[in-house]
Amino acid sequence: MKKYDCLKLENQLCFPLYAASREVIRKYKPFLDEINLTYTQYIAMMVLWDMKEINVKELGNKLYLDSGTLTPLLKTLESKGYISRSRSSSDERNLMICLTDEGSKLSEKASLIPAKIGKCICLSDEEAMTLYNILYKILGNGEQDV
Amino acid sequence: MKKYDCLKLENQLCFPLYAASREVIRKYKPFLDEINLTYTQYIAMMVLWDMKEINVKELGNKLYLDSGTLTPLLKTLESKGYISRSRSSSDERNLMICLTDEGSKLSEKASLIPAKIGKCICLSDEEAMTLYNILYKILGNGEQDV
DNA sequence: ATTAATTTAATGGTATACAATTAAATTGTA
DNA sequence: TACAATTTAATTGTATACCATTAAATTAAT
Repeated sequence: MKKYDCLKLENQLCFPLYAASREVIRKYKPFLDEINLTYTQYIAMMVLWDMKEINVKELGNKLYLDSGTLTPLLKTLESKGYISRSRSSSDERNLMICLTDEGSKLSEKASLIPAKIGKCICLSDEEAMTLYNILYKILGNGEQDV
Repeated sequence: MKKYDCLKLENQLCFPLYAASREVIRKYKPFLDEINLTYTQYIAMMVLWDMKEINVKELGNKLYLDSGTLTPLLKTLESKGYISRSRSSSDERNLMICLTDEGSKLSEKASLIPAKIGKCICLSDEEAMTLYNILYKILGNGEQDV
């Protein structure tokens, strides 16, 4: 291995990580278009479908995003009628995000998307599980079972 | 598995892919700051350190990026003095990107970065290779050896 | 109890991403 | 040779990402 080989694109691990992430998100687009969500909006809605209510800070922790990204995104979701934003009465610093009925209903259509994406990605179950575990190792959460 | 379990964040494969990609890029930041490059600028420079000269289309193919992203990025790299941009004389549609001396010299410092990142990521060689192969499978280029 | 420190969202600024359109150059074709 | 089709970058518009700062609310410390 020569001195500058470590700078070749094909010897990087981060580059295919970055590229694959964007390629997979690209595959979501036609399905997400049908429910009027971007990918980032979709994962935010995922947290809400699971939790019903959460503040911006906690949502950011789950998505690895800060308020600089989330504030405008949540305003957009509000304008689409999928969520409501209101200050917590017990601590006015916290902005509580809640699903609207329409936002809640959206999970019906959304629940069909993962299977459609699965068909696009073409990994074996074992590869998918291996990938999942390595990614969470990178994320510093240790190994997690699927 | 209940009907809506497929919508839980922890059951997604794309989400940790997206999150890990951003987390790793975040780890690059302090090192890239030292050579005044963003991550996207860095991978563009990587192609140039390898190829010396390339047009925007080919660069986009390698990085999975289009001219909408690359045009402003390359103008920035030009303003930093790392590359030059000039139309090909044989086909004026093509914008040829070349390294300047300063851009070429930058590889000296950049060549120290991959090892530093490797220490931050904490994957075994086997995990890294497995990840690499799965990512390129997702990218549709089949298996490649590291 | 006041004040200092901390926490939380919002804001402002820079840099991507990416779809859709445009404009110029080149190539293919009748 | 004209003219249509294609190719290549640039442009426009929307939506992230993320850093740094700000402002308001709360908590901690004296």
